[in-house]
Amino acid sequence: MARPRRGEGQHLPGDRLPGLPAARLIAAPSHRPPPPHMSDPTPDRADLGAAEREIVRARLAKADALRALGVHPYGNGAAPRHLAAELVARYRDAPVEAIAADPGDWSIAGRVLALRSFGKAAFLQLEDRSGTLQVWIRRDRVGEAAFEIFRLVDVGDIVAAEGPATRTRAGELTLEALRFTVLTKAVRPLPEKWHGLADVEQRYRQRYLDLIATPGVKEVFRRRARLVSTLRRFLDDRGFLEVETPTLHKPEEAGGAAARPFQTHHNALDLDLKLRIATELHLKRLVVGGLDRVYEIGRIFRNEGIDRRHNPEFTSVEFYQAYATDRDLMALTEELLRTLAVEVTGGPVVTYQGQAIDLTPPYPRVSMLAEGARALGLSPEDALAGRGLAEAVARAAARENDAEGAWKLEQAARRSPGEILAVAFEIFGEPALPRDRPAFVVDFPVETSPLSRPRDADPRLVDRFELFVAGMEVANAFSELNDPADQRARFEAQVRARAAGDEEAMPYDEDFVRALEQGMPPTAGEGIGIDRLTMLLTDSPSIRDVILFPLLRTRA
RNA sequence: GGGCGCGUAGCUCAACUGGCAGAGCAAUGGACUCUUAAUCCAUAGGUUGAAGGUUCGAUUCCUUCCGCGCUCACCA
Repeated sequence: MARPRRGEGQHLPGDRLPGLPAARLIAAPSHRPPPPHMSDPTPDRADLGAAEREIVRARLAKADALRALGVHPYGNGAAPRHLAAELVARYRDAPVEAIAADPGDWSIAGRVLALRSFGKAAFLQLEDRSGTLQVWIRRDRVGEAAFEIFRLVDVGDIVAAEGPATRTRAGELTLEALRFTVLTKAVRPLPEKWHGLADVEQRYRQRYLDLIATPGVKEVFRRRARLVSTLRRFLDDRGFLEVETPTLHKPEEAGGAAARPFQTHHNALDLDLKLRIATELHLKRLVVGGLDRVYEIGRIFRNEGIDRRHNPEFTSVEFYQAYATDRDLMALTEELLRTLAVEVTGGPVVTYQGQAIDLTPPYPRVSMLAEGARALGLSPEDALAGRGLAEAVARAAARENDAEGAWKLEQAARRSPGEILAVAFEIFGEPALPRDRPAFVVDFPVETSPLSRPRDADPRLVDRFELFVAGMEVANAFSELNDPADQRARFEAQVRARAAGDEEAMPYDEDFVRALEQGMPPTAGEGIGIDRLTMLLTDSPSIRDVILFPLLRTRA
């Protein structure tokens, strides 16, 4: 059994490791000679301005003063017995007299977020992983020695306090310290307490400061964790097996999506490798192998631009279900989104950037074929057959006000009917999707989907859907192509496209075709962007707000 | 990569048309045993992102560079 680490898991009052005495949170001041003063590890401090250098110097001096008092400014081995939230849960709205009848002996530790001092008494706002609690320290209650230690405390330090609960005159639940010590001395100051960190760049580069100083940031990442664990439970409950496949792909394996990969290299094998752009081809190999329901939650890398909706590395879940079709996955997706919204936000209606979005099923279906053709003034049949398509695109481009849209249409005019329809839908159809609920886009042309099974009723289309929420593509799913001959032909078309300059065309993965030749059961698969789903469920405007350490340019 | 915007004390922001770089918080010293952005007195803190140019004089105007944000393209 793994040894629990302090500060992790459910630390209950009285929890101990077997056979070990409980570490005392607050040791009596030591009478041993103070440990030697540590020199400043970065004496030049070139990254600091003069004012901050002065602050650091003063705090280092306080660390030394703590040593002189027998307190190790970076001590360890002490664990608090309680959490701030446990006091709150115990007393709730109890009046002073009720608390006084059973004040308890509480033991908490955490970071000092605010300090209001009165000379011989003070209030500290302490934050631990459960929340915040006020600690009241009074010289005549805590004692002279502990009060001397307190005098060396700065905002930002990690401290420990023990004592009874009470309620102040202002009505705030408070721990009145009978014992007090410093556990960790912070030598750098925190951001300004009222405005916090407004510099977005610094928030991303120094996420630890952001987590301390910006309200709501911790909650975003708690919600993200809850989303992932709920997703995992949802799939586990339906018989899916969680697997892990390689992130390092040989050049011929790096397919499964239209994207450019990152290049890397293995030295010992002298082998050029690429970071995966999708998990699709390996997961389908596993379906061939008899793992009929598999999923992988993992990092995907795409060598593309960065904006509000894109980070070069992001987290996807892909899952594959044998003996299912895209219709089955639509139903599953609707149920999944409703479940995630309820578990993460408390209800099926979420608000994203001021827009209420109801995730209650069912979601409307919007036909890429019908809407794309309609935008071009053609019947779906004429559009698919390419009849009058070139003229229609030229007309649409001419009346398109947006120069970029017109340019895209003109570029698309040289491509296949299916690709033209997809572009027409992107320009004219996507902006018209409903805003107050998700929508499935269906009826994709086969040319846009090199891994999808052709529709039996019309092989120019595939049984595929994309789920759009709040203008973002959140999911992409289809009935999988399991005809090896067809897959071989699709790969060959991709190779031709690449030769013609399409850098995002997939390589020919011969082993994947070989796997299909062993027979893959009829299967449907889906990929969902975890980051975008998290944006939606945390009302975050940028993908960088839901990735702890988003990629930024190196500081000059 | 293109367009727009931003960069001033540790943090949040001022500084009119080019004319002595300021405030609050944080910090340091002092007063204060019920505070909630505590309060009061005092002190200290600056290569105005970098380099160059125009000017008697540049935080301010110009050029280039660096970084970030928004946006467009690429993309999920």
